[in-house]
Amino acid sequence: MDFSTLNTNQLKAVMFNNGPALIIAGAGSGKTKTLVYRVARLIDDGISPNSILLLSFTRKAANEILTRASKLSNPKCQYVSGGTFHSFCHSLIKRFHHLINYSNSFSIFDRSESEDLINLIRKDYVSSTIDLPNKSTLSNLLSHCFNTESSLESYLIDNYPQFVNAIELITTIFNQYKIRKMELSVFDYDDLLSFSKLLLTHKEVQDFVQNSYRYVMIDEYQDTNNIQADIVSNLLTKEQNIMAVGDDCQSIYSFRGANISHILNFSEQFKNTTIIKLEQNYRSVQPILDLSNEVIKFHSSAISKSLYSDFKSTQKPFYIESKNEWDQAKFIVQKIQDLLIQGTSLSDIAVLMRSSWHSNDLEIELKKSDIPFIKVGGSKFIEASHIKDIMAYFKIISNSKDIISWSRVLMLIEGVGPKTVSELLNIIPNLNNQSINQLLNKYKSKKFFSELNKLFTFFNNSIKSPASVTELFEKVFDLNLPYFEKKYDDYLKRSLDLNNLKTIASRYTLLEDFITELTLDPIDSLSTNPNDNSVLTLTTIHSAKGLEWNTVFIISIIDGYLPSSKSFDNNEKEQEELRLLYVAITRAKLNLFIFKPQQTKSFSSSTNSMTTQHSRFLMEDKTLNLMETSFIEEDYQTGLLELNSSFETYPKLNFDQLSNSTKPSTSIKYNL
DNA sequence: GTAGCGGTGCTTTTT
DNA sequence: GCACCGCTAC
Ligand SMILES: Nc1ncnc2c1ncn2[C@@H]1O[C@H](COP(=O)(O)OP(=O)(O)OP(=O)(O)O)[C@@H](O)[C@H]1O
Repeated sequence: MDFSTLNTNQLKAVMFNNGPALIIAGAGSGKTKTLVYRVARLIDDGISPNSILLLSFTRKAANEILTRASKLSNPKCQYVSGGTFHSFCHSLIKRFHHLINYSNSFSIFDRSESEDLINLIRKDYVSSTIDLPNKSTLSNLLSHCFNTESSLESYLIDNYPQFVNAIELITTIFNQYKIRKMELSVFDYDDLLSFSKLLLTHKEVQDFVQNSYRYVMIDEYQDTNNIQADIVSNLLTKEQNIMAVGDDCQSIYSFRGANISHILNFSEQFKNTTIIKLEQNYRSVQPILDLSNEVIKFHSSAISKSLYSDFKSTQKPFYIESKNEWDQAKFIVQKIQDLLIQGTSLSDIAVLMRSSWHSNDLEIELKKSDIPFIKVGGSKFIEASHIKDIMAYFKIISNSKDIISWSRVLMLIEGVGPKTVSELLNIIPNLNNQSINQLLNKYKSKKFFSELNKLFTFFNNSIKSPASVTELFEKVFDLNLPYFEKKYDDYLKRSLDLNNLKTIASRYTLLEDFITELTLDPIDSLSTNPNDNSVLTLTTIHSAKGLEWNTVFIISIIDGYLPSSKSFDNNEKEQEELRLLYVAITRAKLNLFIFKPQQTKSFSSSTNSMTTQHSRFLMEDKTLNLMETSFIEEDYQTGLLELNSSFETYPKLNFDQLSNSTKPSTSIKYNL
């Protein structure tokens, strides 16, 4: 193997053998690269791939590390066990389900299914005297308390005082929910963690994992929560071969319990820890790092380390104000077209945002200009109503007790509403051949009988005689088609998605794998034009974690968006928003553009706009001086948008500097 | 009991 | 843009 592209400390980490190690380092310092090399090096030294466990924050990230390691040394790297905490926990439960009294045919509820089950239970407890939180708040409450290991009461008092008097009802609903999940053979995301934690208290399970995995590696350790950290510590053999990699400045998942104490107290938890620090950034040009260094100085706890790089540039990051989000969108499209003319590939460009919907206007402009893009973060492909419809059929076949999927499918039938569904759901979890006939007899006289009969016959046959996933897809598609066309006015547009789902389904031989993989690793959304191999990336900052692009546009940086208004009056949350900005800035290698529209629409439908304020993180002169500030204006002769220095709030820039960098066709020069 | 209409109210981040 | 609620007509 060739280690010449590693620096001294990276090499030290790559060559590290036994015992606990913590690699703590700033953005772009090569943490992920180090993991890639360590995997490759271990395999090269003859360690069996089965004895290495690599946990990362998405399956894609884990697979990418293994693919890169394979190319570096030995294709065997592909066989290293890699995945997310949740996917690892799923495999553990798959193997040891009997120890926790679950059958083998359990299923996993995603957030929306779990909300639906909670809602079903909630309906029994709505009263005229006490107000209950809605299903999504209930689900958030439950998950928050689980992941942060905090008490419901204190969380309610601080965040939802209006529901404090409903605490007993809420607790009852949660208990019912737990019972119902067991009856239905279902786990939600949090259950995967909690049952795994429980399983690891069994000697049998402990022996199994400890005999299986000698080396455990975890990427992005700053975003690990207490339960996950607990699971990790129970995986290790006596040698304690754990290598955790992380950056406390980039902790952005505290809303699901992640906390940096696991990094900070690592060497207390694991005696004889070797700490390796990586200092140099190999990603960004220095002016971008100057900005990120300045921004993170506002972090209240002293976690900042100063990033430096050998990549010089005279170009400061841009801070660009626009009239509104539409101008922001049009300018970005124009800028991208310029970059394309200069030979840039779309895959080297990304647009980052705090919340997924911030790119609504931009998406419209991109479509107008035929610029292909993928959207990462926000609502997922499988969350679309018409996709959930189809998946519900599959889920019933895979776990016939799944009443949430039953309910979804039954509601498709014309003439069947909540009352009929609820009647049917009482019987469905314990169906057998006899009771099916009894059940159907009851509805013989109804108009919808033939439809109901058709569905039950289909499910009965499909459960008995398994077909290939592709075959099954065809059948489900045909069965669902009349409902689909009736339910959605825009079914033509939506049928493209069904085709895509079919392609995805055809990659699987086992129905169960198809369903669980989509649940554990939800596909974000598909490219607007899947045939283009080079597409622009639109992503939430959260989903941009660990990634990098030559050119990065960060859009709609206004107070209330970043930091999100939900973080106001809460220092902890506000600090996390600051770290988000830090993560966003440090994704850029060469060009960074930060946008601030002066007006935003309050709602996408509404016509009234609101005047915006500068993000509180980008207010200080010291910060602003590290950027090139300007304003987007339209040239009435050419119709092109151009940057201008007519700023009122901010110091004007010197004119030479501006005219050089603002004309859309002028390329930016770097001294790399 | 169900379907469909219009009005209202609100949008973080993810496995 | 979308989910949720209440109302009304079948
Ligand atoms: N020693 C090195 N020499 C040259 N380039 C390097 C070196 N180490 C890392 N790089 C490059 O620096 C970039 C950032 O590396 P990497 O993604 O591994 O950083 P990271 O620490 O994981 O970043 P983040 O904290 O943002 O996830 C990559 O393009 C990588 O190839």
